Amino acid sequence: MILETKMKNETPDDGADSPREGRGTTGGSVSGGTVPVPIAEGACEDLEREAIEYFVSFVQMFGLQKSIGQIYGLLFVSLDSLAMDDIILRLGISKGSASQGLTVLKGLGAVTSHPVSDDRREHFRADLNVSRLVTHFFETRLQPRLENGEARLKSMTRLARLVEREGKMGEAGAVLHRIQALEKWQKRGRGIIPLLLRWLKR
Amino acid sequence: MILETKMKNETPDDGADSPREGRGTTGGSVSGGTVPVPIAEGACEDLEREAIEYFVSFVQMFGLQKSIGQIYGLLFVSLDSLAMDDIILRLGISKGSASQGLTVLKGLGAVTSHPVSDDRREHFRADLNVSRLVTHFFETRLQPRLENGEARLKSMTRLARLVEREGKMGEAGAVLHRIQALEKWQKRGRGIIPLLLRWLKR
DNA sequence: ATTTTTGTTCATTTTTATTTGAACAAACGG
DNA sequence: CCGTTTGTTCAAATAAAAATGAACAAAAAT
Repeated sequence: MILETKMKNETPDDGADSPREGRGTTGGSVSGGTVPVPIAEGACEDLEREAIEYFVSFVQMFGLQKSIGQIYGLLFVSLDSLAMDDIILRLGISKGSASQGLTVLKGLGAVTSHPVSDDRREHFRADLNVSRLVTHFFETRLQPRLENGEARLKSMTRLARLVEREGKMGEAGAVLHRIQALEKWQKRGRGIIPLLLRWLKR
Repeated sequence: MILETKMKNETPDDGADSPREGRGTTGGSVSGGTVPVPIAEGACEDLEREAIEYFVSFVQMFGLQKSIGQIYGLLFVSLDSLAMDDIILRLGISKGSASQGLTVLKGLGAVTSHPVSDDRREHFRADLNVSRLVTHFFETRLQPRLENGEARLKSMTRLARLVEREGKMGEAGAVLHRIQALEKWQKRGRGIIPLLLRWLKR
């Protein structure tokens, strides 16, 4: 039985946490040897770590969870495709997170799956076009809210007219006016989204 | 002493929660009378509720908390300025949330403070220019992350070159290439922010 | 047909973010 | 000066979001 020092989610206190690796093994896919790589080994790991942190920060900007950024970051700097096991091992995340994260990323088209000969497992590779992550943000976070807002504004206008007609409130017209100003902003907001999306696509 | 039914944060299960008001009193500022308003009283309350929900959804889109949306929404439909007490009462939020929320909103310039004769308390009014909330999002959420990302990309480039030189990894040049692609995106991202900000300001 | 490998699901746990309210400070009024 | 009103702060409570891992299903391999 192994003296396992289970590590949970780490990041006990430092800002951004480091990807994990059992310790000795350099990762399942590239070189499986036991050779203790002499120098610049650190640079390679550092690069991986930085890329992961970069994407964690990036995806969080758009409301995706950390684990998704980690996975995408790892795949982004991995020249060869990785299996879920590799990802779990290298990042030290759970099977659940890996599975769910990959599902999302596949759904976004940010990650693609490839067959690898002599290996039954699904292998993943990052689609280098980062814009998919951003597009997803626009489509799932902004658009729906803006649409919902539009509906609500209609309702508010109706109510304001009602209140105005009733003569309640000193100057109900003023409220109506405010709501109309809001509509202007709403329209502006909706107008800019397709613009941004187009801009993202080249 | 009042039979107070303290209500915590409500929203026990329904989607968006309703603003609060003791029950009988129609709110301190408009008409303080005890007249049981006959009709369309509901419309007025509905309008307030909808406006609050609208802004809660709106600010959450930009990573601000619900209470801030509630406060701004309430002020947005209130023709007369409100004191913190009024806000606490109408929304059913705590003193702490109200104070902190107002501080943030004042900081954004989304809410302004006015003296009211015969009342020592600070009175607030919404600045109707909604763009402040959005601008804040860009400046506090996007900009810093993009800047941080830029720094990190520099570091990654350096590391990639190091790895490349060491000859570790089959084609380290490929990684370098990826990072450069990333830099292109990063530049694009940074380029669009000032554009958006300008667009917001008319 | 049975075991093993691979991957998904989801109830529970952990972590993070937000809210609360009591303690405190500052300004006011007498 | 003192009691009161008004507003802020921050440790603790609560709520919300994300990660975990064991149970499960599906597809090979034996």
